[in-house]
Amino acid sequence: MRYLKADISSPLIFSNCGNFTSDYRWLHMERIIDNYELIIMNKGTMYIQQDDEKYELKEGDLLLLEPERKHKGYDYSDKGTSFYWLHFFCNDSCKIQNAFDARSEVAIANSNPYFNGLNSSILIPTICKNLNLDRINVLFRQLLHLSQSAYYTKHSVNYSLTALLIEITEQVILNFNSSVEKPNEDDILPEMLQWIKIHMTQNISLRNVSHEFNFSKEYLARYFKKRMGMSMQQYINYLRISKAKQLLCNSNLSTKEIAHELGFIDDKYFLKLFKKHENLTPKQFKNAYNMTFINNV
DNA sequence: TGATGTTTGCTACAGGGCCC
DNA sequence: GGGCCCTGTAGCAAACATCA
Repeated sequence: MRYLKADISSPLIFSNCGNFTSDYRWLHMERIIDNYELIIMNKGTMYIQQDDEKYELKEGDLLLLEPERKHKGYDYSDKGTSFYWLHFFCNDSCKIQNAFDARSEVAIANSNPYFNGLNSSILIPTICKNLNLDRINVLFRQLLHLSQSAYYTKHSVNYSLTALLIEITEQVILNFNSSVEKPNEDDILPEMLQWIKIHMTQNISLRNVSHEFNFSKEYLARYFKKRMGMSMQQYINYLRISKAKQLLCNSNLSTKEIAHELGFIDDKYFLKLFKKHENLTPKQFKNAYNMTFINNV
């Protein structure tokens, strides 16, 4: 894997972006462009190659295509395949860096007590698997909205683009750090978090989880809070609200339908919870960034 | 006027403190 | 590691507001 290192003392330059959803079996066109293209998969599988390198992209995957290199689809994607695409220009300071150099620079910066986040560079991987799409979805939605708005200053899209790339950089650096930690084989927490994620739409509670993992509910509540810094209920709600934001951004489902999709028996309670977390009602959240550029590459 | 969204108040249960 | 008990809040119901 390689990384695009870019200086963001001033924002990068936005070209255009969109949210593509194929209405039929689809093949990416063959072309060479003069700017970077970032692809973030939402649904389905895309088969694309850059020069001779072939990539099979699935939900949560990111691919950065470089300028002046030939890219084309090498197989058809199914109907309904969906992804965000974004074209941008870099300033002269941008360069492609290998993984060792990128990791070394991050490690040196993190070990410096005087560093304190004062870095003007971002690192975008050329290929990245399993991104956390929660925040990326929201930031991309804002960028889509700004790109279709007649704002007084067009710099708004450049800053919004740069904010999105900073979020991707943060997730990449977090993966650097977590991959260094050696997992404890007796640690039940990862399995528990996975179980909660799978069953979060089934109205689960502390009682269900304690029964599933053979703990008393009192012990499990303390264990979970100690390890995660939040109660299990707070964690479940965080997952549900994150999923709700995705559905509000990427579907035409009503508040009621989204509530039921997430396992809320009462859609009124979902609304109350959403407002508590976001300081906005679901409708206000959806309407805040509703102007998007759909199905166009 | 019906569908959808929002607010408010009540009840059951989760979680923390304390103890064994 | 687990039980008991109290407090805060998640979950639910009803009423009200808004919109097409």
